Amino acid sequence: MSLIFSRQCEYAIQSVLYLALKHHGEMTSIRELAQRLDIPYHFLGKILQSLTRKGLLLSHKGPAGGFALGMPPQDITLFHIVEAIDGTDFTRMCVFGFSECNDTNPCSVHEQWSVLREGVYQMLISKNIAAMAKDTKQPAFRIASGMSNVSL
Amino acid sequence: MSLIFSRQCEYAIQSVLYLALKHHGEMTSIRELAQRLDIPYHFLGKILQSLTRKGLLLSHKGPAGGFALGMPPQDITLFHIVEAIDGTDFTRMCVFGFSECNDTNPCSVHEQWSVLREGVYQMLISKNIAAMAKDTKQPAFRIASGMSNVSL
DNA sequence: AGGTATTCAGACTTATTTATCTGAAATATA
DNA sequence: TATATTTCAGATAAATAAGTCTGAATACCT
Repeated sequence: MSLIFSRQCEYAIQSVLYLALKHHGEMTSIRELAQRLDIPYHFLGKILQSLTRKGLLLSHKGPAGGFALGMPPQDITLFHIVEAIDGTDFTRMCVFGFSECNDTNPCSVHEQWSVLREGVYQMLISKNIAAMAKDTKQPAFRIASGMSNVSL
Repeated sequence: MSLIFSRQCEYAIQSVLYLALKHHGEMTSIRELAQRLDIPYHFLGKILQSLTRKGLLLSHKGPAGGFALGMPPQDITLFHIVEAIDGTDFTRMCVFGFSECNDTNPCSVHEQWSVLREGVYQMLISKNIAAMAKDTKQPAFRIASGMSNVSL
């Protein structure tokens, strides 16, 4: 296998985006998120707990409880979510795992990879959840069955 | 965690590069590769077997046996190795795991990611092992303790 | 032929990630 | 207060990736 982000991280991003599509202050249950996004219920619970502990979400127990964004959606970037779940090792490590590889002692693809990695970093840091939510509401961005008609 | 290629794949790339630094036709044992590149012996054995089955390497048993490149180093690209070990799913899948995401039904970062992914693809396909070996022999590219004085 | 060095093959173990289960704590509502 | 609904916490299980072990097969060398 070879992918950029862990499955947990994918689930986290999808969930935060889903919450951003809700009206401000509205609480959403794990059950709803798990059903609409097709994510295992209890696994998602754990992930949302992590995000809550890091302040990205806030939670409320009891009937009518659930989760909501913990900060203004403009302030939540993809990078925040990735950082919270997967960490930021990918911004430092050599693509091919050469432990000695660094700027002064580069592997053969170090420079090329640095450029690409910077591109990924910029993508993560420049995309905030508010902008993504706005995109997602456009007809051209009707991704993810669970997303298509959230609070519209 | 979040990384691009599996550890197997990293080991494979390091090994093929090591072999490319040897004189043409010279056989290298698993033992030597494992020691110099700091890779678990038996695990590396499996990986080299895979590469051999795919034709990227050739092997020879018995004393003075070992592994060598199975094709001219100019013809072996990083993409070949990644393809052989990790597969090529990363060229197709959505970064954030949206199953419905594609060109006509894009997620919010689909276009940006496509550009970055294409960059990765180009890097993999344009870098052949001969060129990397040449780089690695330059003083500016003295990476990987095991690589530094291979057949020089 | 016999001894030795190597890859090959398959079973096995360990570590990590993903997923599930159970019950406790909190809270809204009747 | 009782009940229902939710998150929270920790243990457990299943799946996958990484790593290990043993012995057979092959080939070189004396």
